[in-house]
Formats: sequence, structure tokens, C-alpha cells
Amino acid sequence: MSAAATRLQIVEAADRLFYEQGFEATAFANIAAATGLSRGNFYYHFKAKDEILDAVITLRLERTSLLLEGWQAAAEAPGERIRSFIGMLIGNRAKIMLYGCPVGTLCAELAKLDHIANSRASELFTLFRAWLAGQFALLGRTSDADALAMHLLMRSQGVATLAAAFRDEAFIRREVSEMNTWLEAQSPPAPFPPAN
Amino acid sequence: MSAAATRLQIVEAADRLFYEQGFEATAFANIAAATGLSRGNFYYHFKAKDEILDAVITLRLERTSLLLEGWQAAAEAPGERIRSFIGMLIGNRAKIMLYGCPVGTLCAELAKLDHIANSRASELFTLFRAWLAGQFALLGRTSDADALAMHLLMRSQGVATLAAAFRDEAFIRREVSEMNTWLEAQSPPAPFPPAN
DNA sequence: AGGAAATTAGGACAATCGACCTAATGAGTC
DNA sequence: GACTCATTAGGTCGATTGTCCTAATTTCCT
Repeated sequence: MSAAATRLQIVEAADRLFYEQGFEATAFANIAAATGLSRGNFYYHFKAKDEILDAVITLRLERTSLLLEGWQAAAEAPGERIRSFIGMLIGNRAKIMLYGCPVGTLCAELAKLDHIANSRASELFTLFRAWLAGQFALLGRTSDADALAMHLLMRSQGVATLAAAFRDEAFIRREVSEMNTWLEAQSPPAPFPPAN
Repeated sequence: MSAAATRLQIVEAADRLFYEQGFEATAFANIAAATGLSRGNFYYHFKAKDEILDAVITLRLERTSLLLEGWQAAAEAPGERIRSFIGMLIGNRAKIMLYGCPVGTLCAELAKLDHIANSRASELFTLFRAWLAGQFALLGRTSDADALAMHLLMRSQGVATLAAAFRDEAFIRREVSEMNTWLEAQSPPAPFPPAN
């Protein structure tokens, strides 16, 4: 197999295991078992475990960018695009109830480990934050676009954390519904009361 | 020193280290260095590391109960009591920006580790949830008291997660302010429109 | 097909982990 | 002060960790 293909195989297995078990709790033996590769083989593609983490974060950054571009292309209306973001909580509800949000839990773990890759992991949040702020700006909320983006990001993180703690799918659906109605109320810029 | 005092010393050091570094990343050597005690000594007070975790969770459950009772006694109005809960985000903002929420991050880690103590850790959430639901019931929101409690819990978790990721104190203050105004809007039961 | 380079497998290494054991020290009683 | 029991210190154990090294294997080019 080509080196690039093997490398990707390692990174994808590590990506899944880091999410399901955590970074520190995932040993080379786990990645080896998941990929069917030998442990010693990893050091041909990576110098250290931290380098695998870097590759995982890079992979997530790339795929997140593609995801956002996809939402950007799939809808013209900013509100509908934001609804795609909110919809993630429903689409990934099964894994979220088991392992929480991949971004939030990774950042939390790396912060506690005081790991160097911590700032790079939080760039995943920045990606969503900037994209959401762009959509709110398109909605006319140019002055508080970033604050609205952070607010929505905050809600999705809170939902993911509690959904995992209580294994409660109904809670996810209820909060997603509330997020959508909240979103509806954010649309009109209305510098003057609407004339009708 | 008495056995009970030494035991408490161990549990309190473990409590802090589990919060700041995570459960798995905290070794007996760390607790030994923090307390000045010998490693082998721990096994006189606990059978295994999991038992220390159990003691830490028990300690947190007790202190959380005391905290809630204190809020209960400090204010008559349920709204003011709930504001005490929200105020935690301000009071603990320094540590929250470094390590996130002690409850949320512990639950997240134990879920990934598939640890037996996971359900016991989430009881910490249940404590806040039930108490908050009680306050909302006192506000007249008997039918959706639990949903409102979960909503507030969700917001505090999201704020803690993002505040840690971005090290953003202004974000905490802004969201706390929004939570308080949201709380104001939840007060009136108003089965009929107010007559004035 | 043959040979060079790329890729992989598997073992060995020191370090660290939780766990266990035993001897030394402490405090309190007669 | 001697005795007993509670408490602590320190060392040891096997298992596991990330890391490294070398030989075997595969791939690819001539």
C-alpha cells in the first residue's frame, strides 16, 4: 500500500479512537488493533504520538472546512445555512450521547493536559465561529454577528455535554427546536419598526 | 495524624488534581507530591485508584448539596436563588477558563473511559437539575420546570466549555447577563394576560 | 527477472503506571 | 517504660506505555 494511504488509515483510526476513548487513553496498541498494522510501523509515518494528534487535528480542520463549504453551497439563505449547523446535533445524536462533541471534549482534554496542540484544537471552534458569524452578518446582524455565533456555539456545546451525561435524546430534540425558534427571532435587522 | 484527616487530605488533593489534570492523567505520584505523603500509604486508606475517585465524587456530592442548601437559605425568592447558580460562572471564572466545569469535564472523561463511576458522576448534574427544577416550580412553571432546569444547565455547560477554549472572560460576562434576562422572562406563569 | 528503495513487522528499550508487601514509626493504654 | 494497635514510608512487582532499532517484506524501476 502507498505510504499516503497507510498514513491516512492511521490518522482516521486515531481520529475515531481519540473521539471515543480520548487522546491519552488511546495507546498505539489500540490504533494498531484498529488498523491491523504493526506498532513499530507508526514511526515510519510519524515521529511521535503528538504528531499523530497534530495530523488528526489537521484532518478535522480540513473536513470541517469542507462541511462548511458544503452548507454554504447547499443553501442561499443564511438562516437555512445556520439550520444546517444546528441539524448536526440531530444527525450525530447517537455518537454525541455516547462521547459528547468531538471538538469540545478534545479541547477540554488537551486543556487539562496542558498540551501544546490545545490552541490548534480550538481552531476547530474558530472555524465554526467565523462561519456562523458570517451568516449572522448576512442576516444583517453585522454589529453582534460574532456574539450571536458564540451564543449558538455555546448552546450546541451545552446540549452535547448534557446529552452525553443523561443519554437523553428527547432533550436534544427539544433544545434543537428551541434553537431554531431562537434563530427565527434573530433574522430581522429592523432599524425602524416595519411599516405595514 | 488521624486516619480520617489523612484520608480527607488525600481526597481533597485528588479532587483538585482530577479537576486540573483529569482523572487518568493524575498519578499516585502526583497526589503524593501534593500531599507530602508516601505512595504506598494510599492503600491503607483506599483499595484502588477507583476508590479514590469514588471518594472524590462523594465529596463533591456532599459539598454540592451544602452549596444548594446555602442558596436555598440565603434567599426566599426562587429567581434570586437561580441567580446564585448563574453567578457561579462569574465566581469561578478563573478556574473555568483554565479547566472548564468540574462536573462536565469529569463526566465527559469518564464517559470516554467507559468508567463505572460515570453514572455516579452524572448524579452531580442531577443534583443541580433537581434543585433548579424545584426553583422553577416555585416560580409557577410546574409543567416545564425540569425542561427549564435542563436549559439553564445546558447554557452553563456551554459557557464553561467555550470560555475554556477561548479563554474569554468577556464572553462569560455577556452570556451570564443574557441568562439573567432570560430568567426574568421566565417568571410570570400568566394563564391569563395581566389586567392593568 | 533483478536490484534498489520504500514500506512494514516485530522485538527490545527505559520509564511509568497501579498495586502490593513489609518494616519502621506513631500514638495511646496498662 | 513496655506493650499493642493504628498509621506511614519505602521498596518491589508485573503490566503497559511511547520510543527506537533492525530485519523482513513489498513495491517499483530498469
